[in-house]
Amino acid sequence: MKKELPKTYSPSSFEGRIYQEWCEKGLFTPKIDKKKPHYSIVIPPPNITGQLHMGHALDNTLQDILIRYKRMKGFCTLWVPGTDHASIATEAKIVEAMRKEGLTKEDLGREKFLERAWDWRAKYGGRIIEQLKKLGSSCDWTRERFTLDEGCSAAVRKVFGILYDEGLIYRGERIINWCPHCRTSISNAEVNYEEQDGHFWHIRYPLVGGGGYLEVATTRPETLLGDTAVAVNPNDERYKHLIGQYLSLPLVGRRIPIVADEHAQLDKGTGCVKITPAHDPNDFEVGRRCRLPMEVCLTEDAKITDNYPKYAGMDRYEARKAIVKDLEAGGYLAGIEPLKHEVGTCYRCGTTIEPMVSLQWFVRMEPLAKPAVEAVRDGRIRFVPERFDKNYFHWMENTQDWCISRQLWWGHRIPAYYCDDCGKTVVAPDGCEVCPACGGHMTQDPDTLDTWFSSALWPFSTLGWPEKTEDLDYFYPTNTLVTGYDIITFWVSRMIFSALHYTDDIPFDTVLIHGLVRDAQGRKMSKSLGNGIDPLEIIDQYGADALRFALATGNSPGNDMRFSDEKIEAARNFANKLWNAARFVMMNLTIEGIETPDPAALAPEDKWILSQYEACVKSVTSNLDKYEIGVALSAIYDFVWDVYCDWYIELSKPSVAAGGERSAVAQNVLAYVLRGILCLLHPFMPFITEEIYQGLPGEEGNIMVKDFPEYDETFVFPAESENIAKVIDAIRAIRTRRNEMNVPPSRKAKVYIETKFPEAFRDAGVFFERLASASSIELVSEFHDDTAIRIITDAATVHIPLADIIDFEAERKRLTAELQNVEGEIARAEGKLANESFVSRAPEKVVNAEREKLAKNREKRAGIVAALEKLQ
RNA sequence: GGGGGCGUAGCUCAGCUGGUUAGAGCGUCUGCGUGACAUGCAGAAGGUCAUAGGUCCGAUUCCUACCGUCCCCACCA
Repeated sequence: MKKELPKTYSPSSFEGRIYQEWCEKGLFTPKIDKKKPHYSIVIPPPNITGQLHMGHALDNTLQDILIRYKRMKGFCTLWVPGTDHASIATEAKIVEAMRKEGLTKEDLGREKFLERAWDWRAKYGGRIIEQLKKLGSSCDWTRERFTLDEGCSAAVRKVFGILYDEGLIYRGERIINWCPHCRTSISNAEVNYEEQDGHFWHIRYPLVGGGGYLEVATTRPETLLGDTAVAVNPNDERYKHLIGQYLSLPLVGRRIPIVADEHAQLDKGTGCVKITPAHDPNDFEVGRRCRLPMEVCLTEDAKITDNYPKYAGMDRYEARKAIVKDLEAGGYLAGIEPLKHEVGTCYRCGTTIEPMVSLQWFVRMEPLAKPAVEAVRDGRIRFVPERFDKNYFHWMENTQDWCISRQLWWGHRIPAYYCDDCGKTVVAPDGCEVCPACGGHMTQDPDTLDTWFSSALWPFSTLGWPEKTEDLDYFYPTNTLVTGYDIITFWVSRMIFSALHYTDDIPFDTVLIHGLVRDAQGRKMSKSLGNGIDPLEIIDQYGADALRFALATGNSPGNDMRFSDEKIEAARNFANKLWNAARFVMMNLTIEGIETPDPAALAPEDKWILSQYEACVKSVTSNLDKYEIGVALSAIYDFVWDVYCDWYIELSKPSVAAGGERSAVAQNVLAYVLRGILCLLHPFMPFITEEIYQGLPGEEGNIMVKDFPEYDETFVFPAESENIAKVIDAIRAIRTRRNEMNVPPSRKAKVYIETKFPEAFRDAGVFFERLASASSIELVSEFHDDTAIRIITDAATVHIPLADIIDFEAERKRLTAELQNVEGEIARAEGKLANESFVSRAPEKVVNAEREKLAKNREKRAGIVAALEKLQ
């Protein structure tokens, strides 16, 4: 049965249908076979607030390529999909939506708020999944998970309990990063430092009892209200005698001591540092060491507290102005210095964070980090490209305790309970209502956990942990984690230490890192710039395959890439090329099915294309195994376009037209190689390959579950390949010459070939006629028409009598230039070979190659010289 | 302050562990409505591989320095 392809490639006409077919046949769901090796990936769960953006498109394209490749390679493959509840981001969106209705969280109350949140998730959580499907993602949707679903929640509570019992989770008052906009603490990893223009205010603090003042400097003068000391270095001769004395805090009048602490450095500024233990991490430490009181002067929304009536209720920046003004009026201000400095901002909302002392839950990182570093160091987990392990090590080795509690409602509620009566703390994954100590009523901690706390468990919680499930047993550890470099610290590192600690195993063996997708000018795509490109629009316009191609090609792991119209058009053009090649092949097929070619029946060009095809298989496979996805894809691209289409299809046309046995053999080779191409390309461009495949005669089922081609040396024919290469070389040379001379293709000419390799050219006449505008071809041992043009290739001298249009002067010039070129090459090679140390030290292979090249060029030179003589 | 990426054709980028006359896409120029494809075909032009040293028989590739550029990390008052 023959199937005609429509004339133009129109992806929208079949992509949806094919995806549906895969789903209906359940092809994404693995049939667990313990005899087979597994290959599994867990998706980086997109936020439920999200829309598919180019970053997702890239990330998921790469994952799908790997999954499809391994599936065809015979692995039992599982790609686990899911979404992330994204506590802070989602909550912010919901609060924002409520604000428009004039509602606040508090108006609603926790329960009603959470109802809204789940509604939100129902409404938007599925959207991005649908978008992933459009991309062609072959995820097992029957295993779709959500970071806040029952299984993940159970895992989270279990982990919290384990860590608590081990003393690796603790609750304490520490300085944390507070986001006044999100009204929650955030972890160190969630703080972005941005350079901002600021000022250095120099302030004089008078000594109590007169006798002068100490000068301190600050970038945040409003924190003066919370000062409880000024520190000097214990070895500072200038101030040693003042230690223990008191200063009067300007504007406030509080007596604050002068304390000695190493934190104050001799050579910085005046050597005196104001100490605000409640609002600065360093000062907090100083405060602990020197037993200073803590004075909170800012509220949760970064306003001055009621303790300072003059400034109470003022926003921190407003207060800053007022305080500076008052300091100046009071004669305390010693100077203002402009300053560029790095200011911490919230990675979600961009608000400047405020360090604040607060009672929070923390994970003790040091004991967890050690094995996590080890796993990468000893190679159990590998980053691709490798350089990202430096990033990882640096972060892991310097990490501070992880603040995991959030003052949010949308998330995993902390399974800690406090007794209303005796204050006892109980951590209970299964809940706790009665105090085990006094029988009092227990109240659960109102806070929730950092989103990343649940994401950290994703590779095993999605497979059923802590239950001992079949999936966990078979698919875990997973194999490749694909993600962007921007998320290594947030997520990758936390999955690694979590997995090692709870599952006693690595979460995955390879981390494939990709870069950012930037716009055509190289700028980050962002909402504020409005330069984002919507992958869905691209899919509508060009097809998912073209999008995938554009994202997978032309870049290497870990590097950013640019997305442009040119790129997507090039991708679409390639799809169109393949489409039309397939259309041509299929409209000429009279055979009933595709067979493995019989070497005995093959023509040289058949052997040539099969050899080229095998080389392509080898390259694609080895590059995919190295995660060089872009290189693998361009190997296919080059083979399809430059080798299969430009040459083999053309070379095969005479045979196909000839009919009979030769035609059948050529048709079979055409179809055989086409099928191979489709298989090689399927992981990258699943839709078009499936669509074409299903039109091939005698083929049944779906290409996505066929075997990936294996390199097979029995189809490598070096001798015939060499011969066809010689023919191609000569055809190209003729075309070039004719082009240079502006001979129109319609002007046919006789071609005489003088060659030492007659076997290569003997049956090639028809190729020259069709592809080099030859009217006929004749092999000659000598040629005497001095008015013919001469074209010298490595293997032959081609004579074409075109006397009437030859410009002898131009011809001489060209040949002379060519001679010069060849002589340069000869001189270079001779020089190299004359170099004793090159001959003795370079590998024999290299030396021999040089010798061969020299011989070839000498022969070529002889040909050119002969041609030049004829022109005299 | 520490760490890293990048600098190769007009533009965007490949070039694996050093070894042909350094490649591709786009763009430019020339020709072509050729029976799969003008989303195409056939050709051409275009690069002192940022700069300077070093190692080596040999460096775009390795090392050092330097310039430019981008990013990550860091509590500097």
